Amino acid sequence: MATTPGSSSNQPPSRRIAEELRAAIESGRFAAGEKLPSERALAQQYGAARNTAREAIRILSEEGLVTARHGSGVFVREPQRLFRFGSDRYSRSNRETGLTPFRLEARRQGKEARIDVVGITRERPPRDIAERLGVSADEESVLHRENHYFADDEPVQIVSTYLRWAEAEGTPLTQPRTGKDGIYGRLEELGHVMTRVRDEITARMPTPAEAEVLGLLSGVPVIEVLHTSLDQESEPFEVSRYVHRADLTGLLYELSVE
Amino acid sequence: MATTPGSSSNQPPSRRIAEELRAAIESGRFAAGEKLPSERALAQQYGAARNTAREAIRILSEEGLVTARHGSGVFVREPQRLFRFGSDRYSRSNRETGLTPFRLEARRQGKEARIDVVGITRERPPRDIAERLGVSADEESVLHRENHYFADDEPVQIVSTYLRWAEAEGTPLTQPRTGKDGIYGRLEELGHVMTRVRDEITARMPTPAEAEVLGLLSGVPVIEVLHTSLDQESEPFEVSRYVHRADLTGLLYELSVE
DNA sequence: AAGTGGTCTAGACCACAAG
DNA sequence: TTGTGGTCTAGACCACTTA
Repeated sequence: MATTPGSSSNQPPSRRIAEELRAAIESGRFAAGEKLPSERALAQQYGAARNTAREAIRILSEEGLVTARHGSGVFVREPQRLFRFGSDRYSRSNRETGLTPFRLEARRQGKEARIDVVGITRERPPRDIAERLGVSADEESVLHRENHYFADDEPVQIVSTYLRWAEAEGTPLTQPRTGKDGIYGRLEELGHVMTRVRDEITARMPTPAEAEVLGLLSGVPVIEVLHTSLDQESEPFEVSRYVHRADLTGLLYELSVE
Repeated sequence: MATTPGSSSNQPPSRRIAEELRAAIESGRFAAGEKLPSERALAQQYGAARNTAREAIRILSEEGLVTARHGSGVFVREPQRLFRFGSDRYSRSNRETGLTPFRLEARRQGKEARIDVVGITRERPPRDIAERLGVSADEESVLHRENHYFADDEPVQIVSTYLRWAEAEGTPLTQPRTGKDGIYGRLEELGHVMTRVRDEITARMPTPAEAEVLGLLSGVPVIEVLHTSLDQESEPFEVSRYVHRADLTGLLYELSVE
């Protein structure tokens, strides 16, 4: 019989400690929210140096299983309620509730939504945006609106919306308050009726800047959605980059199959 | 003027080193694939202990920026070509090419697809699966097929498909080779025409088991898709859990807006 | 054989939290 | 004030890669 390489024997002490703690967490011996033994206690318990116990904790923290709070201890991470964004979030009927999808979802969870406008500037677009919006990446061809979304003051997502500068210039689109039905209302007045959308989805670890804005603990990735709105002539007229906290976000797509 | 807390001053040495290396990588002074100075060299260069330089490397590795290769060095990670899975992957026209979406995409990249059937068993379904498939979570109510997908022998995704045992029993669905048009072909013979699908998308760090199967380096999350197929009577007849390597996967959804 | 990362030790001091 | 995690030091030995 072959020895299982992933099993507890023959592993460095730090991994063995991590493995035992993981098993204890998954079996519920340490419940969600509960405090683990301190690094010093673990070290003594296993007859290892503190750094070795600490390395075990680091492994679990990278997996998103536990989270360390400076000064108080290491705790089993609690599963969070997801913000669910359905593919109907782009529909007109949804827009006509007068609430954005984010506000709707926050209300559903009994939380208070807040949206901070952190910047409205004319810019040279990033390459991926320029391609999808059909503008030059070498000129200041876009209006960039950046918003941060909060639920009960907890940051949830970062949204960067890009519009053609030539269209947005001089309109309420350059203002913090865009009026009834938001930017899509204004864009419709400019002749763009949203008829199709494309969402391109990836996931990755956050940049340090994103981690700070979103208050991300280690072991929490982000979901990045590159969203393109197409009008009645299949022309792209708006591109947005959504950066979602993965521990708080579920995306839902419902499709008819041909 | 307030001091910027995130800036280079007033930070612990390990973070300062990480920050300088990050800047060097992002500016291109260290190109993709290039080797960074060794931990010992960095330590000497910054007048720190080796562990301090090592901690800096760990920070960058957790961000997915660099990857350490035992015995050879630390390298700037190279951006990978994404496997793109469009929402048309469920369409009949696509199925009738005789190639699965994965094989199609692999071919598009000039890679050889391989699909390993790692298990076909009767099981008690996980809670989330049971809910969606409309079966009991307390009995062995499902057939579970688990496949691993490779491109040029590199693991790309893990797929667990769940079908009602009552329907699958005694059919080719319990066999490794399911015949023409795969499981959907057989399910159609059982009276289930796929008319709608729901994809629920989240991202998270991999479990140790997933990390091993997928060969994941640190700092690479997974995208989890919980897929439900609905038939002409809006009854769910198949549920699958896709676990994708996030560094190799882009999902694409195209929708009409009513 | 030489150089690299992986792991460990046994201390130390600091920053933060809570009683 | 006490206990916690955060960071650092200056070593050491091992495992792996490359020449």
